[in-house]
Amino acid sequence: MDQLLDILKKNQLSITEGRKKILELFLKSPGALAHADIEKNTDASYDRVTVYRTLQTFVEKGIIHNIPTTDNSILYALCKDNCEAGHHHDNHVHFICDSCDKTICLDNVIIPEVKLPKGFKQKQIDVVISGICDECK
Amino acid sequence: MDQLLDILKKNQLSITEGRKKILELFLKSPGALAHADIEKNTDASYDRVTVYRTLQTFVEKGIIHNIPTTDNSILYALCKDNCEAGHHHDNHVHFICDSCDKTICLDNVIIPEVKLPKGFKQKQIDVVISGICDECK
DNA sequence: ATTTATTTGCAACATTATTGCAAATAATGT
DNA sequence: ACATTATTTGCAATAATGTTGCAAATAAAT
Repeated sequence: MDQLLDILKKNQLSITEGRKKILELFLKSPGALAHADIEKNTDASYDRVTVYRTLQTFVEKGIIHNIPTTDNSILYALCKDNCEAGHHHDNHVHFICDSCDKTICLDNVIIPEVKLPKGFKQKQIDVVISGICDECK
Repeated sequence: MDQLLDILKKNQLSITEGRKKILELFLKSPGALAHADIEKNTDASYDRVTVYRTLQTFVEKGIIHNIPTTDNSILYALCKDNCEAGHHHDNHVHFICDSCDKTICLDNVIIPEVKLPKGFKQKQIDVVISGICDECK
């Protein structure tokens, strides 16, 4: 029924106003969100600290994952079903639009295998592509 | 002869102690450097602000580029010859070792082409792989 | 409904980044 | 080599961002 409650319950999290609201933001958002986006979109009704802790909790539970950026910010996006607590498997491409500045998870674009030199062992791979998105073209 | 001066002159930059020292760090380093690394490796002989401005200048001139990270830090690494001012073409893989925490540019590993959905136009691609490097294996 | 566990917000603090401006240094022209 | 001009640096002040402890508020359990 209510997807929000479902996700929170599945992860054994207390149902609170803040968590519901922030999770809702992620469900509604097509792309990724930064801490600042969340503060803005909640009219600062939640303390800065609460937002930090909520995001941290969500990451730990595998509800969201963070996306690499080239500036000093952290972007978060919803994980798909195949993410479990502590183990993120988001092997999809992240796209940053130079025009509208949004970050989008391209869930359908699969990252090809990369052959590493001898001695290197891969655990995680992140692919970030920037350019113009389909809405700004 | 002196690679340092050569690079600075090519980019029409004044030759200063700080720029020489910081550029030298990059030339010596096998991997990427964060702001904090630079402060540490110069014994804080340069003001924090100077380091920020030097890095910014180097990025603008295409001497270094920044590498995406999932924490809120910025990593910088030397650009190869095919980088011009404002146009970075570092189509190689960046490797972050979970053990020694170093970031290494794998210049020989070429990034395979990724097919994007309709409407998306690629300008830049960054691939960051984490795991265990060849020295820590 | 009461107790217990968890979460929130405040305050204080720590770290990281940015800006203006005067002093110091580098480049330029003679 | 020296004076002039342009650039760069460091300091100070400020802003932005992230962290921690603790009491009050809220949610969950009995």
